[in-house]
Amino acid sequence: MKIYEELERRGLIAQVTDEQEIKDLINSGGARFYIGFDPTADSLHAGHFMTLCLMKRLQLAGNKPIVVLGGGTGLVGDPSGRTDMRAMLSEEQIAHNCARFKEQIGRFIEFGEDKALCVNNADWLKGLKYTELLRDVGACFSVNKMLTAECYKQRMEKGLTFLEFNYMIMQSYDFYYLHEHYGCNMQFGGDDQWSNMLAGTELIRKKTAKDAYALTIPLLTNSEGKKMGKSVNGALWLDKEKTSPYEFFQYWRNIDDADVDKCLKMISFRPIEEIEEMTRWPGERINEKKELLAFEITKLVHGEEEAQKALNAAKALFSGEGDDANMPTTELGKNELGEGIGLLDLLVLTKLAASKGEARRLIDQGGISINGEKVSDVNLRLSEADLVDSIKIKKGKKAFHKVVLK
RNA sequence: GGGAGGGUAGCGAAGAGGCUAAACGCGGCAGACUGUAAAUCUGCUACCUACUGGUUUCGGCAGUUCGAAUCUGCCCCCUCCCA
Repeated sequence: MKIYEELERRGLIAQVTDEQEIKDLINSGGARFYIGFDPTADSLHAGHFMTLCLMKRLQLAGNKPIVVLGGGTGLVGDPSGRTDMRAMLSEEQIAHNCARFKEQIGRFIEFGEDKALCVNNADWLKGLKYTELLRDVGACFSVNKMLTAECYKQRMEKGLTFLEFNYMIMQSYDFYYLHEHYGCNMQFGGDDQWSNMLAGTELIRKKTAKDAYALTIPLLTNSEGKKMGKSVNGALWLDKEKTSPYEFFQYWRNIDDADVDKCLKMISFRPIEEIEEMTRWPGERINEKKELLAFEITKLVHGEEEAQKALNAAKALFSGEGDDANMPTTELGKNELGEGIGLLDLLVLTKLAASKGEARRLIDQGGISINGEKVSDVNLRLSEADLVDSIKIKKGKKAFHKVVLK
């Protein structure tokens, strides 16, 4: 099966500029394509991971990827899909984020001669001269047309600054620049980038009379149409300091039944035939599938060892047996323990509760158990003797924390 | 620059001098039921606390008042209309 067909079967194609041309190009390994990553945070998140997977698939099919770090576009800020203006990041912050991105991407995509290329658009965007750019590129854009683009429409009501309005021009210029300097003939990206990408192909056509192509992948949404990859605390980060492998694993382990097959197809590298076979599994095997999904994705992001640990930890916790080695742990020193510690304070200390008020509520409502026994006494105090053997606190059904004596 | 309307908890949105730590919806947390899912039902959802009470909140600052999210003044920010 050719790569284009595989992408189609996996549900990875949202919009394309010219289906036949693109098909021929990527099936023959002739695409020199770019995907941009704007450094809005100090770690990539699950959404980026989708596009990285796409990059990998295309690379495996013989196409040449160019990773573009948005050191320049990050200075402007993409208004797409947002109802408010992005916080402006300092140049230092952006440079720092770019470095982190590069490191994270490098673990997944191999850079080097003949392999993937990594460039930073700050290198060409920051030196641009205003009037030159206006005459050279600005003249190719119709404001009327830009205003009808989906990415600006939402912002026409709430307000759009001139800074952000220029984002499309920056991104288009990137594509044009890469086309001229690196022979880049294609751009991939999330579906929210469609108007920006189209603008790029048009700029190239106007400036060079040549064709370049664009293909978007669907945003990963759940069965309710909401974006996936967002947890309560914000994004699902790829940095294990920001989202632990266990949390990451649990996110996928707990997705809605209706979303499992889609995620397997879109994100995992399991052969499509195997996944299609799994869609025919009877309903009672759904948990098996979720576990597989969670393991696969965690393995891709954090490596097999971490994935195995996360899987073991989850199994141990939810089947009630064995291994608690990977449970989040708090060490208590004897001196901080003193005359014993109140459970309320301990819950706050372990971050299982945000405040003592919340801790009290959890206990009142029966959400806390210690070593498997439900606690009902709000004023419970734990002494050194209680903690000689480490204790396991469970909050609700899914949150566990171990407390040991130092 | 002129005019109009706004800024209330994580978000949306009521409230227009005391009864308001602030309705309601969403989101979040917990309980019941389950399959670590969904749906449903129940409770909770500023902070501290000896659980009795206390403290700080309604863009900012300064006032009026026994009492202010609510009234006054100045300032900041946003949206719309006109230039």
